[in-house]
Amino acid sequence: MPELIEVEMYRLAAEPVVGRTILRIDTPDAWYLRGGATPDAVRAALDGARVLATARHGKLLLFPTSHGTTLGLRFGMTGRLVVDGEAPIDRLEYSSGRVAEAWVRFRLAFDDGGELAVVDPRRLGGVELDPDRGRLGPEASTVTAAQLRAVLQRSGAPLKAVLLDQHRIAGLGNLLVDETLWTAGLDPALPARSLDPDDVGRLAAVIRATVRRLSRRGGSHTGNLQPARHRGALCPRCATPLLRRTIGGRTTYSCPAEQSAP
DNA sequence: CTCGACTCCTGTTAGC
DNA sequence: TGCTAACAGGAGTCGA
Repeated sequence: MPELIEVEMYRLAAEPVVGRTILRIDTPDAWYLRGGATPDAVRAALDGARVLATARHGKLLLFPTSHGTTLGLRFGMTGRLVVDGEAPIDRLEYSSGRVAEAWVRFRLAFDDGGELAVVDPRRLGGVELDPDRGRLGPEASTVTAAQLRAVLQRSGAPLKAVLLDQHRIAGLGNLLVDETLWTAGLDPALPARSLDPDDVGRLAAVIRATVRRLSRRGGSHTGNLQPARHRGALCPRCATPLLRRTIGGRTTYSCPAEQSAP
């Protein structure tokens, strides 16, 4: 599913639309508009606007425009971006590889004949005008030990729940968090503030390294733990049966032998 | 404020 | 073969 890595791939794929002028806005699914936006409001804000740049904060993809409005796209679990007919990711984990017209939730047509579309079968993503970036935590791909310490110290929630919370640290999803904690040897259920400063420093480094490594490999689903994220699987390192739990509301796999217990 | 439970959504897949 | 029910997770809301 789209985590920071996939959204960055979308951002790169969308770079060609910078400088183009928006001629038409299709909002076939009004339900997909978030933050109280309506099809009319989106049209009024974007019609005739030029795309000034692309940006990304965590899983949020941003397009500032010449009208002063910034278009924000979220992809949920199954959202894909299609730019000029090309999809940078042809198949997402847990979703279909097809591009059905009925799944197009949002589309921009540009002055040069190109277009940008969001295709999202399960409708968990969304389109928002001027999304509030201030509510997002620091970017996960560059998170520092100091930033992570500040975030973890404030919470007694399970470590994994905090890492998944976009308001505290932005960009990590279920797969990246499981891979990161498995790599770092930390139990996802540990109370966040129970980590000592050494653990926090090490975890920050593992987060950054994991994002880099899986980006090179091509996605959040390319981790070493990923092949074992199913019932009855064994730890790929030590062959201990993995624990399967729900933590932070998400299916969580961890190795009871290698990831220190709470 | 924090935190967990609940809810939204629907294609895919496992199982009968 | 055809059907049903469980499953997947990003993110908002609500109550304690």
